[in-house]
Amino acid sequence: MHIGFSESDYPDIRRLPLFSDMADESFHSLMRAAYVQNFPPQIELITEGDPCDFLHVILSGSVDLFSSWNGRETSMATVRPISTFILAATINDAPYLMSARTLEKSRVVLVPSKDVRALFDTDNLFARAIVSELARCYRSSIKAHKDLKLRTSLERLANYLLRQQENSNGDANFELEFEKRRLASLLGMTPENLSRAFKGLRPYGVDVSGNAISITNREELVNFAKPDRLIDDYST
Amino acid sequence: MHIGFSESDYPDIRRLPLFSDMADESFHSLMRAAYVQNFPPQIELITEGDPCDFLHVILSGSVDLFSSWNGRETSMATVRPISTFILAATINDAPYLMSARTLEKSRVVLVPSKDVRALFDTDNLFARAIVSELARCYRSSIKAHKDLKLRTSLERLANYLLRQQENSNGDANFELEFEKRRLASLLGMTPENLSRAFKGLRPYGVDVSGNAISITNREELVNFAKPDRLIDDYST
DNA sequence: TTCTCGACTTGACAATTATCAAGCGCTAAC
DNA sequence: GTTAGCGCTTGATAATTGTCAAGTCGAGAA
Repeated sequence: MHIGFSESDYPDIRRLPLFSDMADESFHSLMRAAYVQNFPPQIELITEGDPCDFLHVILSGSVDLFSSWNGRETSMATVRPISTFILAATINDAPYLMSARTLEKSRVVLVPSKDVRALFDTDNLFARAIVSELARCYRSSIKAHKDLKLRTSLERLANYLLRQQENSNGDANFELEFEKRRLASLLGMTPENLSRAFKGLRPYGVDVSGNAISITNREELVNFAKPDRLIDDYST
Repeated sequence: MHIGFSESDYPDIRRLPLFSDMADESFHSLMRAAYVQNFPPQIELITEGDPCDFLHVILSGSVDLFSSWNGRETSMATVRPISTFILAATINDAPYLMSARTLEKSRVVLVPSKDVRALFDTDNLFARAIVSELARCYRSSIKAHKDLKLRTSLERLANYLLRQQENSNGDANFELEFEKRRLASLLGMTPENLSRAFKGLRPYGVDVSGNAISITNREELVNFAKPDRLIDDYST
C-alpha cells in the first residue's frame, strides 16, 4: 500500500493555502518527514478517539468524515482534494473527534503531527496559515450547525442542491457527487426520508433520475430554499 | 454606558489563556486600544452578518450567542466569564455568523479586530494562544454538532444535566444556569418538549422543581444517557 | 442473456417533535 | 390583597421524521 513519496506531488501540496506561504526550508523539512499512501475504497484511515499522530492531506479521491455514538453513525463531512483534515486535533494534540474512511481509491499525505506543531513555532507564515485554515473550518462547522438546527430536512436538501449547482458552474443539470445514502446521512436524515424529500421538491422544479439532478426552475427553488450567505456561502 | 477602562480588570483578562502567554508590551498595547462597557440585560451586542470590528471578552454576566433564519431563531451557545467570543470572525476579518445578546447585566471588553490581527503577526506566543483557542472552539462546535445529530432530545437533555452536575462540583442538587426556554433552544427543542423531556427523565432519577435539579440516581441516568468523552468532555 | 446483489424506492406504520390553546403558579406593580 | 403578566406546564392534535417490510431497478457476474 505504501508507495513512498513522489516529488511530483510537491506542487499540488505546496499550492494548498496551508502550505503556500511558508518558507521553502520549512516546507521541505515537513515533506521529508511525511509520506504518501494510496488507499483502496472503504478503508478506515482514522478512528475517532485515537490519539492524533498525523495531519492528513488528500491529493486524490475522496474521504468521508463520520462519527458514531451508541450504535448510530452519521456522516459529518466529505473531504475532496486538495485539502487537509483533522487539523484541530493535530494542533491541540488531542484525540480525533471523527473517523475517516476512503470513499474511493485515494491518495493521502500523512504529515506527523509533532512536526506540524514544531514548525508552527518556528515559521510565522505557517502559523498564520494554520490560523486561517482553522478559523475557516470552525466557521464551516457553525454553518453546518445552523443548517441542521434552523431548517427542516426538505429545506436542507433544497439548499444543498443549490450549493451543488453552483459548484457545477451553475449548470441546470448536474450529478450528485456521491451515493444517496451518504447524502442522506450528511443531511441528517434517513435514505427513505431523502427519497421522499426529492419528490417533495418536484413542485419547485427539481427532477431526479439516478444521480442526475435537473433544476428546471431555479427561481422557484430559491424562493423555497431561501439560501443565506451566513449558512450556505462556504467562501466566507 | 461607556465607563472607560479600569486597570483593575487587567489581571482577569491577563489570566485568559488567550492573553496569558503574550509579551507584556503586546498585552498593554492591546489594552490601550480596547475599552470596556457595562451593558444592561437583553442588549444585542452583535448582529449576525455585520462586519467584525471587535473581539469581545466577557468579564462578568453572561451572553447568549444565537442565530436566525427565515423567522426562526436558535440559541447556539452561552458565554460566561472569563472568556472570549467571535474569535474566528476577528481572525478571518469575516462577517459574524452569530448574534450576541446579554442575558444579564454584563461587563464586556471590546478589542479592535485590526489590533488583534496586527499583534498576531508580531507576537508569536499570542499567535500560538489564538491557535489553541480556535482549535478548542472548533472542536466544541463539532461536539455540539454530533450531540444534535446522533441523539434524541431526551438524550441531549440527560447528557446536559450530567455535564451541569459536574460543573456544580458533582453535587446531586444544583440549579439550572438559565431559564428553561433558553435551555430548550440550546438543546434544539421547543419549551413544551423540554417540559415533557424532564418528565421523561423522572424514571431515571431526575427531579425538577423550578430551576432546582436533583439527580437521585446518577448511575441510572448515566446508564441511559451514555455520556461520551468525544461529545461531552469539553476539556479536550 | 439471465441472474444476483445492492442501492434505491414505496407503502404502512410508529416514534419523535412541533404547534396551538388553555390553564397554572409565581412575581411584581398597584 | 388584588391583579396583570410572564414563564412554565399540560392536553389535544398535527407535522415531521424514522422504522420495517416489501417491492423496483440497474449494473455487473456467470
